[in-house]
Amino acid sequence: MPAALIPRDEVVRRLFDAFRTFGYEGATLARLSEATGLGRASLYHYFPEGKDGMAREVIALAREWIKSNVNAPLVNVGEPATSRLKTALRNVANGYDNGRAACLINIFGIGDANDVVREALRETASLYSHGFERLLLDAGVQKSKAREISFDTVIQIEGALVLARALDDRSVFTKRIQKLEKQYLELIG
Amino acid sequence: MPAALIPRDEVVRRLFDAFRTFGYEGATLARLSEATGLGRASLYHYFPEGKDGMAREVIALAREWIKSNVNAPLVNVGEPATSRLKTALRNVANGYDNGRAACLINIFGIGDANDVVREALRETASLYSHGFERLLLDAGVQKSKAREISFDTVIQIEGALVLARALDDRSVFTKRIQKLEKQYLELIG
DNA sequence: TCGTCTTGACCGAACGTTCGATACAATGTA
DNA sequence: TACATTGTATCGAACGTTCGGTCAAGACGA
Repeated sequence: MPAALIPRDEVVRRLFDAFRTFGYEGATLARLSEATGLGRASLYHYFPEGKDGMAREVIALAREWIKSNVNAPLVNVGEPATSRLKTALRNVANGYDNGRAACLINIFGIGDANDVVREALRETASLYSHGFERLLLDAGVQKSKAREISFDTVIQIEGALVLARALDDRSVFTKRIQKLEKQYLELIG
Repeated sequence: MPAALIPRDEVVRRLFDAFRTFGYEGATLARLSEATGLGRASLYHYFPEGKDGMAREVIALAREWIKSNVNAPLVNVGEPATSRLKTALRNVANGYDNGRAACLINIFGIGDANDVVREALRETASLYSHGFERLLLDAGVQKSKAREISFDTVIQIEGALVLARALDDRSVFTKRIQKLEKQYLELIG
């Protein structure tokens, strides 16, 4: 299994998938090894700080994903607000595999994570809502209202993911995304 | 440590707290033992089916909690709809310790639970929204709308819990409960 | 040959689970 | 009343397995 064939970014992406599927405690080294195709020891070559280091890099990947797939489209001033919103929500739906995949912001919030992870989690969650807030501000929505709605957006995304998983019904998630789009279009359309 | 002093119900309640705090994988026998004051072996006297059996009883407790603390108040036809709603939402806030405690519907939805747990989870989540749906139907809201709003309610509760934990800010949850109350009062007030 | 990468054996600790023994109150028997 | 029996609750110790993590040695491309 020549690991040089899979670039480091791809390794982190596979770790990301494993963590969001099994949770932090459930993502054992055996599973992380299987998910990446790398031996346990090889993983420690790439991530000398072990499982914790992998988790940190995975969170960093999540943050970058939000930046480029959610926030960047939302603040892309070259486009009209409505299409910016649609692009972002489409990316959100795809990013969670239409409700099949969990969100790291939820996953890593369970149990007792260390301080570094907790802080990264807080930043990432905050970042998430800021993108939507910016869009609303651009569209002329007043500050406090924009803040409230953007928080509400992330709450609905996270909540829909939880309920879709519990009910084993992905449409709970996809329908909620559609409803979010409608709500936004009423505001900024 | 004479365990006869703590009734079985109390043991299950403490297990409930441990599971929702640490997650299924994170709730090790050592932690469950510490949470209950019972030795590991003693836990197997009460729960011959082990950790899995404990999880099932804990989910059953959650279901009973929803029935008596959320659904029962919501369908209490002796009271006006508005006070029914207020009672239920107050109980919800208390039940999650104002956003400090996680929801089992989320916790047990992570990782690969067995079929029995998955089914219990689905029933419990479904039960949760049904209470709110009933209230709305009683207040004259039409069927499809009631269904949509009741789903939305559970989504908001779950999402707010996730975000409050990630941001380490309980007010995210309590404010959302207040907002839910306001939304309902506009509908049924 | 040098440095990067992989491998498989290995570590101590913790995992979920089981076991045998014990303490004790309730019940049966004389 | 006296003693044996039974059933419940608890414990410490240990089971085999897996955990996260380490190590020395070798494979392989530059």
